[in-house]
Formats: sequence, structure tokens, C-alpha cells
Amino acid sequence: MYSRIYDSIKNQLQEILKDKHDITTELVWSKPHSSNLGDLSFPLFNVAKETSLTPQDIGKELIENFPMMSIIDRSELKGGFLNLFINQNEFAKIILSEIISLDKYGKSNLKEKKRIIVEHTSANPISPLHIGNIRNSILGDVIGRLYRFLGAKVNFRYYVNDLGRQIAPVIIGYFLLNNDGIKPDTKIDIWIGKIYALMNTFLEIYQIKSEFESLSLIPDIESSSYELSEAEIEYYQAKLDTSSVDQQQKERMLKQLLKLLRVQNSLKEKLSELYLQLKNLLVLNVEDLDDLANKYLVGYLAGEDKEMVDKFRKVTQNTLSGHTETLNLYNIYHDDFDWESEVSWGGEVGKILAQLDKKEFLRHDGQALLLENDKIASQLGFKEKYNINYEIPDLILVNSEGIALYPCRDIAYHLHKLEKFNANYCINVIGKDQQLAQLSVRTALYGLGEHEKADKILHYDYEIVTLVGGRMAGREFEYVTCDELFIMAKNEIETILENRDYSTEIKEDIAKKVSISSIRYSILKIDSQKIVTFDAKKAVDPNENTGPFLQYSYARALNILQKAPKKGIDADSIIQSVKQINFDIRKEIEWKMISLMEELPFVLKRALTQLKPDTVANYAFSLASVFHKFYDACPVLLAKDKDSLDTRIAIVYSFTKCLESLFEVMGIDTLEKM
RNA sequence: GACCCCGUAGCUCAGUUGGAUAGAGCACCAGCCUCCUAAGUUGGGGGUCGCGAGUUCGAAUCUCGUCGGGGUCGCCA
Repeated sequence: MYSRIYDSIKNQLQEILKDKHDITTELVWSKPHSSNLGDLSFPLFNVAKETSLTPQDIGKELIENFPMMSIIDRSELKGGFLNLFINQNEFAKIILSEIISLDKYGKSNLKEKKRIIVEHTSANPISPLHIGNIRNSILGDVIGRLYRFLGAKVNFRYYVNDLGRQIAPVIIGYFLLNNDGIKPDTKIDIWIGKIYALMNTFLEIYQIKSEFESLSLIPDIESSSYELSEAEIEYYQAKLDTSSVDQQQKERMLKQLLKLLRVQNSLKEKLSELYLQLKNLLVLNVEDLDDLANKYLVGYLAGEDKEMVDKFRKVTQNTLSGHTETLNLYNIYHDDFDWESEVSWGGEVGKILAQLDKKEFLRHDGQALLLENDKIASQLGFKEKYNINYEIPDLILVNSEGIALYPCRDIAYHLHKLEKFNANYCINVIGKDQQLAQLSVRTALYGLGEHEKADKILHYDYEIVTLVGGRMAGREFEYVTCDELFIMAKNEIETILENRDYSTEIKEDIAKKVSISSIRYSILKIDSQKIVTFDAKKAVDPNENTGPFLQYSYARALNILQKAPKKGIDADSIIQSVKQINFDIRKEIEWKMISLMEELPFVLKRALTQLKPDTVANYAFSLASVFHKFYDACPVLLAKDKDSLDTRIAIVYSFTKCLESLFEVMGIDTLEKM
């Protein structure tokens, strides 16, 4: 609960206590549950304890001494609490005048803007965005929007992870199809996502078969290297049983076989035509997919083979164009894209490793290099600073083949990321499972002597989104894409719109905006630390979602203001001269509206300092909910007299201003009608 | 074994520096459009806040322990 007015009352009371008793205990106030306990309430127990007086005595003293302000009607002592009853009309005048006079209520316009980088989405650039990715995007987007609304200059960055091992097979598959004249039959990123799922499965099948081959287990069954049959599985299973392979490996291989069979069959069913085309092309053109994929990746990593670079870029750029299209549909925009490959080509990684090694922060194990997190953190004050009192595990930076892994490039990237935008802070929206990797980026920067930079980096972590059946797996084509989700939501909304008397264009606009708000809100409202189990039916049901509820409250409010002239009411001039209004609050729900609207700026500030965008969503819901109740209980245009009419018009208009601010932060579109 | 997160109504979740009688939505039951858009609203039932201690005038909230679920912890990104 937040209130500037209540805070100032608190401060006055605090002054009295300081004068009389030299008290250090901080007074706190809260809004009582029931209106007959007043509008704000101070528990006096702690103060009583420090003065060794009773709460009653302290209360009496406070009542006797504080200057009666016009904002307070009366006071009451009850059960150790000092309860104050507010002059609600006075309060309304102050707050509503303020809301109405401001361009955007709750917005900060600082002259010297903080510069903030928000890195978000950074999805696998070989498959379309799915519901798991969009949680990242929406959280990142809203955090950035919050910063911007509260006066920061925000730079949205997308880090393109284009050096993953899983990418090379996709490139191979993409160009096999392309050269064979097979064209994409869907949106490009979805097309590439299909190739990814197929190629990855073909590769894994190839690999497990090679593994059996190396054990001299070769079934006498006609088959390709890229396909598994039931008969082969039976053969492998039987042979494994009698082989000398150790138990653990047996189990692993068997498990992998069964998984691959399941995935293969499911892909065969889902992507039947493409499955066959790609498999046949592989059989014809590629003898050893594993080897070829490695050659591709090595070629791209070096960055010198122009043709190879073009191939990788073509595919990943295509995917990204699909991502961008989807993100824009969801009201999400990036300013810059950073390529992991460019970090690699920059040659920074080698220097960083050398430097860390020189300072003896790397542990060698054969060719492998491990970052000694705990050593760095203990020696350089990192643990004290971040209050870590356990042993931080090492992180592997270079594998035993001497290949630098992802975290190396992440360290190099962060070394320059802040400079690229001259940022005060950098927020990385990255899943919770990356906790150690993200922590290691900062310890590594400490190890390099870049304390200041490390301290500017914040890992904003969030929990995964799971499907009802299990995790989402891009490799298995097991996901609901954001595009699909949007269509599903839109269809639901369109059935509601059927009996509305709007033009097709307007219906289309409403359906789009409501769908997006519905999805955005449903993700936003959940605490980032909670695992979301995604249920498509619920996600798409307008009755379950609050996005439409918010937009509807806005449309209703606007409708009142628009209808006013027809009833001979000049709403505009009432609003213009809000300071002249003789406020007359008659119902508790009117007071609730006003008291809740006062909290908005504080809700936003707190959401930012705590990085909890869900609190904005939940506040918006409370406000809209109170408005709907107000709407039913308090007819505005039929108000019985001028004072009541003016009061209610001011409330309705202020409410629209509140929602406009909240919508801007949440990335939800306003609608004039629904 | 170490560390991080979660556990509140049948389901999904709020619950703010510890405050008075723990709240919504969905689902279920019963109402409200001659009145600003019923994507709304009114009422009802439904709770051992995982469990156990501790601190406190006061604990869903803080501390410790414990149970259950998820995640991370040397060769994925």
C-alpha cells in the first residue's frame, strides 16, 4: 500500500513522537480491511514499547498534538491502533486534480536519464518462437517499458546464439531442400523449425547407429543410416542384453533408442512429406552427417569461409525475421541484434582466457579449462558484496578438445555490451537454469579486474513454461508457437464478436488487440519464479483471462465520456475545471476508486525496484475490478445532481488516464469499443 | 552432497517495510439488462497458508528444522 498523502500524515506524527520522546521507531501505516476502522491506521505497539507507555497513552498524545488538517475528519483509538478517518472529498480533490493535470499519470521525466540495456528473447535462431520463449520476451519487454516509463533510456538487445552445435545440421538440411527446389510452405521460421526437428533427429539416429556399429552390432536388416525400425530396435535390444557393455551404458543407449523411435514416428506423422523429402535427400547426398555437420560448424566458427558464413547467416537471418514478425505482433521491439559469431570472430575469447589463466583463475584438466568461481569470488570481495556464503562450483569454459564453449563468448560479449550503449545497467532476461552461467559471467569479469562492469549486470531469472505433457522441445517439434497461440486466441474472440454490430475492419482490430492483451496479461500476471504449466484451452479462453477484462473496463469508461454530450453533459469542461469541482463522494466504491488510483505511481516504482512486473498486472486488475463495480453501482450520466455528476465524471476520466499509463507499461493496446 | 526456486480454497493464482476477520478468477448453486456496452455485476458454499519449532503484543510474511515438487552443479547452449 502506498500513499503520498498518508505518508505525509505519518511524517507529521513521527515529528510529534520525536519531539516528545525522541523516538527512533519508525511509524507504519496500513489501510484497514473494514471501513469502520477508518481509512488509515497506525499500530502503536512498537512505539509504546520504546516509550514504556501504553498504546492508548501514545495514541491520546498523538491525537492531542497533531495539527488538525483538513484532510482528516476524525480519529479513533482501538485495540492499540490509531485509526484516522479521511476527508474523502478533500482527498479526491487533491488526487484527481493531479491525475487530470498530468500528461501521463505516474510517468517520470528525468532530465538526466539512466541508460539501461535489456537483453531478452535471445531464442534459438533455428526455430520459431514458442510459448516458452514468449515468457522471456514479455517479461523483458515489460521491464524495459517500466524503466522507460519511469524515466530511463532503454536499449532492447537480442543476442543471437548462432554458434550452437545444433545449427549446422539445419544449415545442411535447409540447403539440401533449397537446392532440390523444395520451397517453404509456411512462415519461414516455422519452416526452419521443422527442418531443425527433422535434421536433429536424423543426426541423433545416425549417431546412435554409429555407436552400435563401433560395438560391432550391425543388424542384418535393410535400412538407411537415418531411420530406425522396430525390427532394428529389437535386434539392438537383444544384442545389448548379451553384450559386455557396462550396465549404465546399456541403459543409456536403450533409452536413447526408444526416445528416438518415438520422436521419429511422431515427426513422420506430423511432417510426413517433408520427413520423406529430407530423408531421401540425406540418403542420396550425405554419407556421414555427423562429420559434415562438424565441418560446417568449424568452417563457420573460423569465419573465413565466406560461402559458409553466408549459408549460416541466410538461415539464421531468416529465422530472426520470423521472430521479429511475431514479436512485433505481440508489441515487442528490439533495437539491436548482437551475434555470438561476431564475438567469436573478434578474437577476444583467447585474450580473456589467457588473462584469466595468468591470474591463476583457471584450472586445467587436460585441454579443458575451468573457471574457478569460488577462488575469484573469495579473493576479490565478490562473495561479501553479493552475500554469498557457500562454495560456488567451477564452470567449464573450454572442453577437452580445446574448443571454447558458450560461456567464454558470453564473458567477451558482456565486456563490450555495456559500452555499446554506454549503459548504467544491463538486465539479462534469461531462464533460471542459467543461474550458474550468469553468475560466472560476473565472477569472470571480477577475475579480469572489471568489477565495475560486473556490478552493472543483473540476471533477471524466470522459471520455465511447460506443456501439459512435459517440457517444450524444439528438437522434437513439441511446442505451441506464438503464432499458433495468437490464432487460437483470435478465433475465440471472434466468436464473441459475431453478434456485435461492428464493421469487419473494426472486428479484426478488436480481435487482434484483445488476443494479444489476453496472452500478454496471462503471462505477465504470474510471478516470474513460478513454473507455468501451459494449457492452450485456458490460455485462449477470454473468460479466464484478464487482458480483455481490463480493456473492457477502459472501453466502458470511454463510452461514458463519449455519450455525455448526447445527454447534454459537457464532460470536457467538467474535466478542464476539475479544481472547481465540489467533490461529493457518496458510495464506498467511489472512495475505493480514488484511494486505489492514488497508489499507481508507487506501484510502478516498486515494480521497478523489485523487478516484479506481475505486481503491475495485479494492480491493474484490482483497479479495473473496482471500476466495474463502480460502473454498476454508480450511474454517471444519470447522477442525481451536479456535484455527484462532476465527481463521477472526474473519477471515470482519471480512471482512463490510469489505464493508459498501465497499458503503456504492460504493452497492452487500448480499445474504444469492444 | 552443495546451492537456487516453488508449496495458500477443487483448479489457476494474489496477499506490499510482520498488523485487526487470509483475497480474486475459474468451476458449482441462486439472482441482476424499460437504466452509461452482460467480455459486466450481486449473493452463497468452499482454507490445519505443506508440517514442526522459534522470535514477537501480533507470523501466510522473519529465523531454524523437516517433508514434497522443479532446477543447477566438467565437456549442450
